[in-house]
Amino acid sequence: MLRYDPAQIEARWRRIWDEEHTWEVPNPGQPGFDDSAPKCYVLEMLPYPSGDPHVGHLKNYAIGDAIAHYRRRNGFQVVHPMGFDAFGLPAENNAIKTGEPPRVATERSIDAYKKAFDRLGFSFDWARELSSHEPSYYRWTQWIFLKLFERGLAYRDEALVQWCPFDQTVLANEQVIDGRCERCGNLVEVRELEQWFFRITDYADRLLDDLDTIDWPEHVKTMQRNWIGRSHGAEVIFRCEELGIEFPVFTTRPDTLFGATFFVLAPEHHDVERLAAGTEHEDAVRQYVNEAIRASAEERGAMEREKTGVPLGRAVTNPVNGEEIPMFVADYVLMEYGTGAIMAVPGHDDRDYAFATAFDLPILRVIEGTDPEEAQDDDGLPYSGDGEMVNSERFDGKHNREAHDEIVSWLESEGCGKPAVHYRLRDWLVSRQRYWGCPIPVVYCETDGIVPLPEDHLPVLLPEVDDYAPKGQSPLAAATDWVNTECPKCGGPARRETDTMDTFVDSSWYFLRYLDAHNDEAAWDRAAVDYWMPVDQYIGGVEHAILHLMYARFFVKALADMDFLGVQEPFARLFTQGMITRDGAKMSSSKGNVVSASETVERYGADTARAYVCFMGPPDKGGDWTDKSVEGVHRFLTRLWRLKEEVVERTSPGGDADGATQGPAAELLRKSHWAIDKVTRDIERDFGFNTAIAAVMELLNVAYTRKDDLYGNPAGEAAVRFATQTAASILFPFAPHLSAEVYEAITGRRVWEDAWPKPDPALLESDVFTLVVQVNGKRRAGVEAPAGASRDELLDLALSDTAVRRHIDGKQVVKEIVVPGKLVNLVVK
RNA sequence: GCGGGCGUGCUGGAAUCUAGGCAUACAGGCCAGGCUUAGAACCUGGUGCUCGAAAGAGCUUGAGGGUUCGAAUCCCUCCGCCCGCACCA
Repeated sequence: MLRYDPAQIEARWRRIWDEEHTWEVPNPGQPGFDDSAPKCYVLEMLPYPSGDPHVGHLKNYAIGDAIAHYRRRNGFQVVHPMGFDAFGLPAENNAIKTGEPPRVATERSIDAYKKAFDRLGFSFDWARELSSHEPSYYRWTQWIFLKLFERGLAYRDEALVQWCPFDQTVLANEQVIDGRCERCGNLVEVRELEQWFFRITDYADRLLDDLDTIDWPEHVKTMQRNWIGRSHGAEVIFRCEELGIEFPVFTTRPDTLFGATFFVLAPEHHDVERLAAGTEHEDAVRQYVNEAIRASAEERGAMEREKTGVPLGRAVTNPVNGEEIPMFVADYVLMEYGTGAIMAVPGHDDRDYAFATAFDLPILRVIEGTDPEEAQDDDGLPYSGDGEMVNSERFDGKHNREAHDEIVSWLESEGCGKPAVHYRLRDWLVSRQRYWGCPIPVVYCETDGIVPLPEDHLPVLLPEVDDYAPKGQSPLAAATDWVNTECPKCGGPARRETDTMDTFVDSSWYFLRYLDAHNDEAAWDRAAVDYWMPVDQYIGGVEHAILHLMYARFFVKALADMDFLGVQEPFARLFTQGMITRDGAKMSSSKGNVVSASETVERYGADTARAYVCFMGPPDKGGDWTDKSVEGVHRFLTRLWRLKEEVVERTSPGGDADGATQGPAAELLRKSHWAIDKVTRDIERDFGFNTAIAAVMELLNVAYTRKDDLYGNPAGEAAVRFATQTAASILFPFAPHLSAEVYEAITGRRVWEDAWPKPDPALLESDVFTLVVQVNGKRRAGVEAPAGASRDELLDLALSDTAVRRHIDGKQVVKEIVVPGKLVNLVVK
């Protein structure tokens, strides 16, 4: 008997798949295209190649590959491409340290990744491979930029932006976590700079509403909803009569307008200086504003912090009652949200209440609270619930919800307010003062200003430079030959844009390029995209819940509006896999607890590594990597191999097991069909890969304990052969090499060319079952009963069991519950 | 603080929490036995807790209560852990 040698088996099947281009799939109109088969686009998130992939990466692709294989064998035409997110900071930071060009380091990493993927035997269609750093790709990234620019969705603007002093670049809001740079963890600073933006806010409503049309995990949708942060309310104008300035504010609670007792501006508000000028508070205000602006977002963000602020010495008029209320500047009001100014209603807002208490300002109740839980002081204020309005003149006595709209209409008729919707979402800042990214295809001309390059000038190639160190502007600025160019409009001298694009731009459309990866004439052919899109199953980590997943949705909607494609959403169904930990901690090289995918494959083979990550637990949950458990899965695969060896040696094909209705042959046959059914349902139902693999283990266990009784008679041998073949067939999505080997040894056929097996319904049902008999809800016996038994028959069976008798004798049966096919419960007194 | 998720043997996890009906499938670990000069590997069996020689009995799904003939599953209260958002007006 030959030993299970994964390295040798896996190499053999890899070579076959590679030489025969087994996983390549044609587009509509190409030779071999099958227009009768339904399509399925399976995609894992584009990897950023860096170092050696670890088992966390492996899990992502193992899940995707299982789905791809499963769909193929269910008659789908599956496209399952792979490529690389090749631009980005790590390669550039490495270049700064070592002087090695980012391209060289990146391409080395890509090779390492491809080798690792190859060794794992994933069924990728490599004919569609792409890398975002190649001109053949980023040419079209630039083309999309131009299209967005034409449509007014890309624009340049001066804005307060987040600046990372370590990486020397601006960041998108999405890349700032708790006031720190997502990449390097340094505190970010706020700077006012001119930058490129994408107008994603134009799509806020659609990005929010269309979440209802896609099958994504609810928590990911919730995160996007929170991020977009739509709130309905009103814009109300407060006027400073003294200076003749109007201050619009946004509020979600116009029903509390009568309770406004003061007014607050953010320190960054442009009118603060003007307002304080000439008052006794001028110096104090200037000092406060300077400090507030210097303080980091993190320091300002802490909610427990005491409220601070300074009076401005001015007042505004409350439009609902003409009352003059004092103005303050305070850092609890954020410039980024709403209008940077608020009406403060301390009676019904926690934050305003805290400020009013600290500054001894009047607190007025305008809604009668009914919920005592809400009370924070003796007055029951602040109260944020609903109730009857008071101290609100003609609205007194109304319910605040009703008054809400009436007040807004009244404000509108008076010209001092209107309904308004505000969003937390900001436009996407896409320019980066870095080298290793996609050049922005724009020049600055002295006469024509900002000039987008014509499409036939693309690609704008990223020039070679010698020095990658950031100096506050992109290293590209040093490439003077490249920077100095001529204006495509007037032919005069012009300078190229030296910023590059955020790498999230690259990954916002790659799933479209896969569908027509070698097209030199266009970013993609519309027919190919119409056929394959949307992605039917997207698989990735939850860490991209906001950034990548929202940007890609925005791109698809914008491109659809320009009629370049016909779908509104890129990813119809999303699966987020859980993180693999080691010793309970996230894997990181600094902790030294990284489990390398290649080393695991080296040791146990690709099939063991792949099957284990699917078996560890529900794939959407995290799990801790344990070497012992890997060995358990390896043992299981070894058993399958040995069974195959034995079956080939000791049985002959051609027997028929279907005749067997009793005994071990029938039992094994039933178990085989049970396993087919179980694995099929588990894969269909929410990625139940762990229980699917467990079912194949059960089948193998039964085959092992029964096999010696089955050798030597045709029905028995046929049953063992069928069980072994079935185990291989349904294990194929998780351990493709071994499955192909075993399946071929028994059937002579290639497992991926055979359809996914279907269970025989007749064999799924047994003619007997174990009737559970309970007395007062406690299980007292299990009795063998015929499958079709009637209520009375079941009752008779239950009542005649000795164990049951023991519990009911001498007592009165007051109720009998019979669930046919399952159980009998006798209630006794 | 708000929103979401979770809590089951020694461990990872099963049991269509989405349809209430045998709690602990499968795997790891541990124990015993077989094979072996010995070990590794492999094979077989056992393994929730308590009492008991056994038959058996009682208890058990974070804690407590409720609904029900019957609850891991549904409802309420509480405890603990994880994730997201967090001065968003």
